[in-house]
Amino acid sequence: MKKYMNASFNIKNVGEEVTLYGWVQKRRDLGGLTFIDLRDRSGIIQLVVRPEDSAHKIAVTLKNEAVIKVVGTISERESKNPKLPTGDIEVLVKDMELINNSIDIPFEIANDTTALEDTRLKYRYLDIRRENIKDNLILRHKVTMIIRQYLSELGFIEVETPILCKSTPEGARDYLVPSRISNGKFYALPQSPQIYKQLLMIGGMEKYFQIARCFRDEDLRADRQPEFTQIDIEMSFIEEEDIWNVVEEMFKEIFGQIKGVKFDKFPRLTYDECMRRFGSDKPDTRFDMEIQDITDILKNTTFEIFQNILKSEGIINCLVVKNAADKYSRKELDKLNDFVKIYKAKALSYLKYSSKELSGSISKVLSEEEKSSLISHLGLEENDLVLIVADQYPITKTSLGALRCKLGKDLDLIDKDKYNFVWVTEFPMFEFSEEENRYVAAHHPFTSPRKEDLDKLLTDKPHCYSRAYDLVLNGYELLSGSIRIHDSETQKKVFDAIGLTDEEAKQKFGFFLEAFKYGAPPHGGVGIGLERIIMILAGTENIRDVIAFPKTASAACLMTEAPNVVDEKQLNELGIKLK
RNA sequence: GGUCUCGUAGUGCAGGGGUUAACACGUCUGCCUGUCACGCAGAAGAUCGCGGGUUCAAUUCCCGUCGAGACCGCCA
Repeated sequence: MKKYMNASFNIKNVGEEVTLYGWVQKRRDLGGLTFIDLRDRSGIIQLVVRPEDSAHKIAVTLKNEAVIKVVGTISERESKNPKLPTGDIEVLVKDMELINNSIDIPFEIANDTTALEDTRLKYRYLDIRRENIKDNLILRHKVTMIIRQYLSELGFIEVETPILCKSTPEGARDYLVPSRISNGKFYALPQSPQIYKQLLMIGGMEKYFQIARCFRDEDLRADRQPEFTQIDIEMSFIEEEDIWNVVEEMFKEIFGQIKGVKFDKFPRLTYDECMRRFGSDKPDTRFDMEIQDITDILKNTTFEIFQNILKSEGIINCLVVKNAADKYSRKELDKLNDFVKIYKAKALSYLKYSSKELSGSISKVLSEEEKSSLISHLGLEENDLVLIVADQYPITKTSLGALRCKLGKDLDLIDKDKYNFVWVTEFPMFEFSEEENRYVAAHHPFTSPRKEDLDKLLTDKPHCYSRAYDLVLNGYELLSGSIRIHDSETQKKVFDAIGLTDEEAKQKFGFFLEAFKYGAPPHGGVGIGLERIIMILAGTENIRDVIAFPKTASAACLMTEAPNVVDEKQLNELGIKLK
């Protein structure tokens, strides 16, 4: 067995005889003297082979990434390399064994490899040899260890829940697994252990957690994979403050141990306030530039386009970009105009403030009074740029919210060393689905409405708020959670509100509703996106960088070529016929 | 479902309707005893993703397709 980590040696070990294993990172053959960088998980140590050594014959034949065993003596280097942690020492090789040579590698095993991601994904096992992917996996391990320890110490019990589940009709598309034994029937892979963890509460576990794999058959994004890991937590006999406290302390522990950062109590914002100020339910609060409402100032505008928008109950909002008017040419502003159109905004108007004058696209249609009131209301200063969207509330907010984030990045307004946590609370209970032409649960249908909104469940859905909450960090939604419904009466009402008939509810969730009749404790919890935490800690915006074997944007594995066709025989057993 | 970008030696890129497809890294051969981005000299390596069209001529232009990426919708 391999005894030592190669990079664990230092100048104090000089004189020791060691046996090392590892991969040949690089061979430098000077004709007589041959140097080899020997790499293992811990790092690199330099080997020296002299021409008179018996090992020299083998050394000169080694290819990059060959696996070797060496016996030698740690010695102080003649010329040291301060760039390497082991740069003061090297191993004088006495004996070398070639365990397994390598063929030519498709890309260099180095952090600054030139290979693009699809090449790296095809040879992911080589990619994992690179320091940054390897380090991300180690970081992930450390974080899950901190979480396991923290929660265990608080009395949480880790319980595994099934992967083969019943399909739930609400929410994301399920991955389906055909049943061979019950022909024509299907399991679904869990989108989250939601129902099971609530059943565990009814089962009296009181405090549960699981590092749970979840599956969602939806389109991917830079921060979204079809299978991902959720730190799933649920507690009984609690209110919001209890679960927030547990989770908040857990994040302080993680970021304290990994980054050495200390935190005050995490700030809290309601969903409505978030949307109003940041145009997003996952605000990046590392920079200001909040959305400002100028509807009132322009309510008597003579500008016909704005008039029409106001008539149809639209709003006029803007961002003030400090000291940036001269940075945005007409061409640049056109690009921003195209950008907000992605979010369905009709147009982006702009004003530039310079020498106490407003100029720009809509300056001609504004009265002097409107101009001066804009200047004072927005607190404009020399060279400020005002970017304006007039549209319906959701479009105005989301487009300016997205623009705000883009400008934050483009103008380098974001302090990368900041970790800004924000609790977002009081989410709406329902949202209207155009596609299905009905109200659907904004969170999930087991989320409890606010006590004061119980009577709005059926009568005033748009103004019914839930006991759901998110924790946001630097613009990423880290977790979602809620206080759940624990009585079948309320649960029935919610099903009713989202248009689920008694019949359907019974067929889909009968077992669940039944369980609530046997003394269900009040309970709530969270599901935390593990990959997002690791992404932020690792400083990457690509979720694939923190997953050992990730899928591509089309949910395929370039290495194994999954998904793939299967034998006719397998399909026959499952009673499946392809079109 | 939609919008956009990309596809050229092993890797990453340049190029461009017409002669031998440029460069860097890697690979191979030779030389080299203190390198660590080793150095020096030389060599090999490409049906320019695939299919069709336009053209005297396509790797280049057009259409389709496949693959990769980003975003919108979607993701309770």
